[in-house]
Amino acid sequence: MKLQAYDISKTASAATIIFDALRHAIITGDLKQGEHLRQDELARIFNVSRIPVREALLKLEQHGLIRTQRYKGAVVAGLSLEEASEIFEFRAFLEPEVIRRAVPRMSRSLLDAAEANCAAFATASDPMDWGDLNRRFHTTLYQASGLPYHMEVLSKAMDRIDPYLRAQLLLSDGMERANREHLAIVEACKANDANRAADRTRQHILDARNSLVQHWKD
Amino acid sequence: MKLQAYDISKTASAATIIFDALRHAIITGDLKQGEHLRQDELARIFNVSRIPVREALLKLEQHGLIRTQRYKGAVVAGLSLEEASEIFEFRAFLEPEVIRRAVPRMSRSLLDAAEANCAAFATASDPMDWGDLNRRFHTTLYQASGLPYHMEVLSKAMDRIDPYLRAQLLLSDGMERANREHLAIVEACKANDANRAADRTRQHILDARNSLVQHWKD
DNA sequence: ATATTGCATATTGTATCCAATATTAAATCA
DNA sequence: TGATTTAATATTGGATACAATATGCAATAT
Repeated sequence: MKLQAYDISKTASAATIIFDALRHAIITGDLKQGEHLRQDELARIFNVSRIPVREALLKLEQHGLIRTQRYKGAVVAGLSLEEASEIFEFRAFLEPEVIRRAVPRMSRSLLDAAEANCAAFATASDPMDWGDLNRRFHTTLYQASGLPYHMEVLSKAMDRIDPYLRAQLLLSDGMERANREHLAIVEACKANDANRAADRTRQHILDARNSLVQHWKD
Repeated sequence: MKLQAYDISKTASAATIIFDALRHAIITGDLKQGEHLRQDELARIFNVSRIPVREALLKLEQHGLIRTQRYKGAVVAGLSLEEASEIFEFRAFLEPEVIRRAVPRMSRSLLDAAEANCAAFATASDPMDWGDLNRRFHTTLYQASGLPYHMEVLSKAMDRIDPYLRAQLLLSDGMERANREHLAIVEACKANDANRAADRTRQHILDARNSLVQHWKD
């Protein structure tokens, strides 16, 4: 009988498990802006004491996903139109640079994976998948950049605006347009045209921002 | 008798006080890369229980200033040359855009404050001040940008490379050159030339990165 | 009717304690 | 003498308990 090597110090702590669950609930919109996160209630839900719950809430606060006030508790953070818009601008500054760096280093299989993602996007019927697919599309392309710090920062920025992006994909022709633009980006990547991929990425992000601004109803 | 309004919910928790103290020790180099941060020892130093210490360490980890491993404890994070270089690149992508946005909105008093900072930089004899002054110079200029999210992200990036920047200011002609470049940036700002200010900012950051690379001895 | 005060309950911050795991030293074995 | 096993100690993760503060409601005062 063969035993799998197993590093206990690599296992996830209770706080990490709770953090992941709450972060996912926030970015998918299951936990909405303004909702209170009560420590005792969460401790009961996850069947733990308040200590790992507090640690999970602390991480969420550091990620900007919730706001806490001493002795008053935590609420799910929302973004104003200005704040959301600024994060799109941030992405529009940074993601073109990341993809510009990534394009020359993209392998055939990476490009295939990106195209497969577009195909999945086109056929996905469950809106819950759209946000994940959109996000995976971008990170798939960027991972060839060799810029892990940039990707980490962008991942946090995406966490902040994900609830809005996901809602926006449901509106108007968000999905169709997003996928057309995704395919255009992949086409530029396949042509090994870093500048064109960068331009299209930037335009795609600004288009998404403009669409969100038009439909804003906070 | 007049009483000052005082919002108890705005006071800093023990965890926040400990976090601030440890963060400062790390970015100024008082706590060095690789040093262990033991919960019990820190609890004794700050005269608290381990709980606020754990919470402070968690925040430091979220800021990338320390690394923790389950059951094994925390160590002060260092950066490889590649990682440090990437963060400079990140700044070089982002800070020009921030200052470009800030220049048209800079008030006379803000420009005066920036120049006063350069004067203080030129006369500061205590190397412990140089890092603070350098950092304050950049944030002074950027605050007119109206991009608080960008500034928050840049502040965290600066935290990561501060120990290296501060060390680098001590070497060679780091100080003199940094101040010359700071003055050149201010000059472009006073001329209301956003593009020139952006170009100079980018070059300044890349120069600092190149100087750091040359003197790297990790 | 409104303002103020007192009290109960809810919630959070932190202290203390226990269990789990890692590390180091001592004892034992080949 | 070196390898292995066992025991002791150090350290961390999480549970429980206590203190501090916020909130809401009832009682009282004006």
